[in-house]
Amino acid sequence: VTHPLIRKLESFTRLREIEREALLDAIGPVQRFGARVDIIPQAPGADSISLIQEGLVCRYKLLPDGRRQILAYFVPGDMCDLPVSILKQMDHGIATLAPASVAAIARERILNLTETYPRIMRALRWATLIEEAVTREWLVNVGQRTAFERLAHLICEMFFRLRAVGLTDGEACELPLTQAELADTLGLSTVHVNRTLQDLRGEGLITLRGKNLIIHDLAALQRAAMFSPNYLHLGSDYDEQPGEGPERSDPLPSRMRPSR
Amino acid sequence: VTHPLIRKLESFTRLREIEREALLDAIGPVQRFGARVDIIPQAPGADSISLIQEGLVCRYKLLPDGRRQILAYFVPGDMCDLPVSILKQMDHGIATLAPASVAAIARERILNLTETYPRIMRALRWATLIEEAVTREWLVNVGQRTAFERLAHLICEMFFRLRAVGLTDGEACELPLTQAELADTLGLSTVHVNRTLQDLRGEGLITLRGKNLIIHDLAALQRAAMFSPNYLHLGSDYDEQPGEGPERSDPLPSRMRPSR
DNA sequence: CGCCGTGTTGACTATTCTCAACCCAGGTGG
DNA sequence: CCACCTGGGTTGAGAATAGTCAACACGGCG
Repeated sequence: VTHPLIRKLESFTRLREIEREALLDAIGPVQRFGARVDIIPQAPGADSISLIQEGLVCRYKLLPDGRRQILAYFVPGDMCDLPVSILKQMDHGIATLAPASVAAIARERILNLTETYPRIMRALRWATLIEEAVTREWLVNVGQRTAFERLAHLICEMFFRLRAVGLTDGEACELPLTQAELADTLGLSTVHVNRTLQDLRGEGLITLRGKNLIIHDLAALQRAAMFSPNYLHLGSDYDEQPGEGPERSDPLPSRMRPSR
Repeated sequence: VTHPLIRKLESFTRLREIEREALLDAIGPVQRFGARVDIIPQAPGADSISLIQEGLVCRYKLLPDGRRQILAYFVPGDMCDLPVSILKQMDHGIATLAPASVAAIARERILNLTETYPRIMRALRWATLIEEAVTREWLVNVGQRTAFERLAHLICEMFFRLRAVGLTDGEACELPLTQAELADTLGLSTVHVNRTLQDLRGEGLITLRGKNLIIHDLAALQRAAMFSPNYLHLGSDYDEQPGEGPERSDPLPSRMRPSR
């Protein structure tokens, strides 16, 4: 059982043993949090960043009237840097969704690491590029896709990300999210999420009971979501070919089709 | 008339004369593009980044079935780095909206600059943090806000950004976007953008004819959008106080109010 | 045992989308 | 110089997607 961070980084750059050791060695003290708590105040300060080791954490933003948008999920192996927070008041929050344990890594250690091991530098740079790509994809998701597609897409993404760090079991994984949380990440109401989830189940694509997600037909789910794992840049895709995204060859009942 | 890049960077860090010169000196050859053309193929390769000097450029993503989401606008002074494009196939495109002239800056020059002038390094880091903050804000926009609020918010943002680089004239500026383009950035249909624009006009908040935007009541517009320029980190806000976002004190007809 | 957080449902409403037509201004070519 | 064409912008009518409100079910936990 390798550390999720290593697993993640190795999904795009192979690391040497020394590098792996150096990385693990840099990992500092661990803190545990319950579900649904803000970790900003308690998080290590400006001089270190947080590495999620277990659980599920999110970045979110609140509007003055209470609406909430979840901006990103952090799964084990992800690091959430809080650089903005230091420079001035934070313009968003970081909170756990499921109970989580997060380790601090001193910024200084990182600097050292990246200096001495250029491969680690590259890997970390990649990781942040991917994080940005994910945010962009979310924007596409809420901006362009129907409720059905959005949910399907999010589920695909989480499945692939979790699989990349070894947190899946066949076509199943844990997804410890309430429907209200899904709603806030997809820009939908909870009621609509509920009904859309039923549609997904109705199509025989997934089962989602409590925190347990089972994907019955990954290919179909990807098609329904027009999901192409491309942007996650997983799987040793160093010199990948142009490669098509999945073609939408019309596998779904018309009511779930695009619109605009 | 200082260069927009300098203006932008100086809106958060004061620079010394030498630093300004060094920056300007690093700016390479300029390329001009017409409206609505992709600049990816022609853009300078991996070894340099693009600095927008004039015009309006965007980052966008296409779905296989033709839907398009605009992910970011680049105004003069913004740099669009295309780091992902090199690593592998680009997962999005960069195109002009209005005719634009963009300069190349060699990556190497940047490295030198940041090494010798730490203040430039900080300024550039800030710039990218802000770019990310803007993306997050867009996600909030499409995820949580009504059509009316979205448009108002986007208009506020563009106005502030353009003002930061000296491209406004009082409460007016150029916003060379078609309604279809607005639609693709806000996740709305063009028809709805049209109607919402009429509402904005109807409220006496703005005038938008062709490329010319006039804001008649900036404060009211900000309130309507729940816009707080905070996230843009403009205005020498080095040690700004906590400061509230604008309170929504109910200035608008009920049909434009929140929802979920 | 009762409470609370989640999930589920129904009935109704509202926001937003689609389609299709029409208008207008600017630019082109005859 | 004018007719035409085209790309935006605007409208109307009808439909669909998504939201609200309110009630209820269910399971775990104090």
